[in-house]
Amino acid sequence: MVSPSGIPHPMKTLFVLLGPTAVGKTELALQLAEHLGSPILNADSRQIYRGLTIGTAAPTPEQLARVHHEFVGILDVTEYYSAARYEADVLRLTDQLFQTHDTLLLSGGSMMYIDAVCRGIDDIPTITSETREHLRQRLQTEGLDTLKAELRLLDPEYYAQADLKNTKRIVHALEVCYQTGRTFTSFRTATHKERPFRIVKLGLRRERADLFDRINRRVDQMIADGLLDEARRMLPYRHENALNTVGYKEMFQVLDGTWDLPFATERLKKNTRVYAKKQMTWFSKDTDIQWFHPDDTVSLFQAVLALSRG
RNA sequence: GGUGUCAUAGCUCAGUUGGUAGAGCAAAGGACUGAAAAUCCUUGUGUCCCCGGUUCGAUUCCUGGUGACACCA
Repeated sequence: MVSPSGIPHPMKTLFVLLGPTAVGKTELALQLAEHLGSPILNADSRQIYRGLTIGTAAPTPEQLARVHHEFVGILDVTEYYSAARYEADVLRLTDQLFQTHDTLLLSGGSMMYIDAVCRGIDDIPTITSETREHLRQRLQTEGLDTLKAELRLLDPEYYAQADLKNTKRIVHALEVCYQTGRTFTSFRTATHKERPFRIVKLGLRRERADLFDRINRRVDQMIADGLLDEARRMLPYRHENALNTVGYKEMFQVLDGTWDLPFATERLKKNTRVYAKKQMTWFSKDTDIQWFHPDDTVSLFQAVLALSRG
């Protein structure tokens, strides 16, 4: 397969540094990027938004000055974005950067975004706001059962395998059916797209107790750094998807007066732990990943060095 | 030192009129294709503090021990 520009990059390598939240990706990514002479392509679905710096543990101004970053703080929280757009945006950028780089570094923990870049995502049309609104209202007035019955008629194949308790999935399948006049199934090819460059996945993992301890301490630091104020600034946008995020959801409860700060902090820690667990479950199925302990930089750099030579 | 109360899941506790036990929180496992830090599903065996006694049977009743707490000295 060729790149968007039509030029294949057979000798080029995209390193993907991944792992659960708080495992220690940021610092290692900086070192690796400096070593490779690459910018850091962020693969974190929430750091992409502007203004979510504390809650997403986004790179600091110092870190941003150290290495050029892409996909950090580039979107307004009101803007629509998706894994598919991320795939297209990253491929466009890598195509350009591989003109002058042999190796590039992509780093983050958003499983689906990483998979979209590494394996591709099916070519399903983006749902228009009209269709989305139409289904949203029907869900509200007619309920999930009616929509399920309709999906059963329109796309029995997907219905048979769908998670029928997951409202989002049902609604999305129907949105596709309505908007395209085709079954959702017909778009679901699960094709593994070939990329015009080599992909090397470097996974970071550490003892769970160790990771959870780091998460707990990082959350305390976020609170000390003013997460509540950051959330207060985002309060007008609380219904945007970008703010449907661990860290902000809990702070909004505090601002509503529903929870006190200590309770919200505990919930935030727990939700972050749950998120980390989800990431580990997802990554553990990916047999392409080579795993390293974040403290073992020697092994990691040796591997990268060996692989950089092709 | 004396008297009383308590001792059950990682934590806080409920319960068994004697037939080996269950909630909340914590935790664990999983799914995942345009909102993915989202959304959704599943999971409760633990010397019922220890040694004895009564009993067909004790986590439950009784003696003693240990520990915690409270009150009195």
